[in-house]
Amino acid sequence: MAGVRQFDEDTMLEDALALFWSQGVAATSMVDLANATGVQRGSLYNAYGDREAIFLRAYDRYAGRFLASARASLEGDDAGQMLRRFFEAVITSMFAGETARGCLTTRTAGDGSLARQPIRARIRQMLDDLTAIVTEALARPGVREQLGLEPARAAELVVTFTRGLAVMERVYGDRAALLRGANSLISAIAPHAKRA
Amino acid sequence: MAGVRQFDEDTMLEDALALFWSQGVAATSMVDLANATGVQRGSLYNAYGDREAIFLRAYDRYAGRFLASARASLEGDDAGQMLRRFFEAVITSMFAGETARGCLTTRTAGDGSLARQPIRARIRQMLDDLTAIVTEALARPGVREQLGLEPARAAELVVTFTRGLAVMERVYGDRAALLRGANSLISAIAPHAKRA
DNA sequence: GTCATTATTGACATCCATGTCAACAATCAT
DNA sequence: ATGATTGTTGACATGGATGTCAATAATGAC
Repeated sequence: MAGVRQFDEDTMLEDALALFWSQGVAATSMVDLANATGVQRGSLYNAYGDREAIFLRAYDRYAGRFLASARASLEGDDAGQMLRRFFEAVITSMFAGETARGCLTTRTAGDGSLARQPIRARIRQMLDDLTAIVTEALARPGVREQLGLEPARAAELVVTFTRGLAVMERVYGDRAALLRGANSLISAIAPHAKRA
Repeated sequence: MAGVRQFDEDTMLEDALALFWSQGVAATSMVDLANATGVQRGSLYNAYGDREAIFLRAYDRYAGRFLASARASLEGDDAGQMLRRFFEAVITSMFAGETARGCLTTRTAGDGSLARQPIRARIRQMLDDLTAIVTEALARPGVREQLGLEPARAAELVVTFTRGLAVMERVYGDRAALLRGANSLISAIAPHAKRA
């Protein structure tokens, strides 16, 4: 068979994302991708050019979902509650799937993949967007007053801390410890919020 | 020449450490090591067995110095001051050297190298030690009272946050932003400390 | 129905990394 | 001084990854 694309792009990108996420970008070869997606290596080269292009497409899906989930978790007007939901969502995402996969963004950042300019740009964009989302949430009237710092500073803190959690997940793989850490951060930045 | 070791182990390990630190473990091959150290590849295999063994020795030097520097920065009895010195030391270490090298521990953790059990053990040990050092410092009489949380919780927070800073360094490479983040964390966890 | 277009497939060339080995040469103990 | 020991050196075998290409076959436009 030939002449028309034999694989479903959507399915193939989902499979690719799952693989990148579970193995890390750097450790995933075109052969791995071909096996995992059921699409011949040559077809992948023909359709996308190289591994990086496939990764970028898969990552866009990931980032879109991650940001949507962050946005959703940050609804409301109670700082403590929204941050608890936010960290809960972030941590749950790390432990979803067969094996703990951690945070794709952080894994990719630690991978050596940042040397590739397009990848670096996506990662930055994703973190910039995340920071904007958290800042907006923390700047809401009613929330802002519960914080011990400016919303923008608190948001930077939260975003940086999620990166730290992602690293700790890799090293220790201890979900409970991550949740404990998140709760510590919450009580440090939102001392005036209601407790859980 | 043969019969007796032709290279100085100390010099070679320093060169190896510098290379691992600047390139990352996963991206450093035995050929790279041979070039950077001036020691033949065969000699390295003969003396150490494999790349991992060389890395572990180099990492031990790194970790020893890192912990010593952390310990030294945490002297005194003012929470704000000690934490400012601590983060200053951590961040300075990331930007020392020709090119910004970041944090070797975090880079290695994000590398895929954690799959190797001995490497994972060292990384954990190093983070455990760091947590213990910070906990001890924050539990000192006079310091403890300045914190909004238990010393052990605050120490976990600080250690996790340093990992987050290391990731942000990789992505943005912005020293000032890291310092700003560190200051935000300090004011969040030590609200009763004197300001800078 | 014919033909240009396009995806598929397997082969191929290339490169780079790892780890091993045998030959060699210098040192040290006796 | 002699010989066992041991580090050095370059070669070799192997494996895996990348990217390219020509042959093939099916589709869709005219």
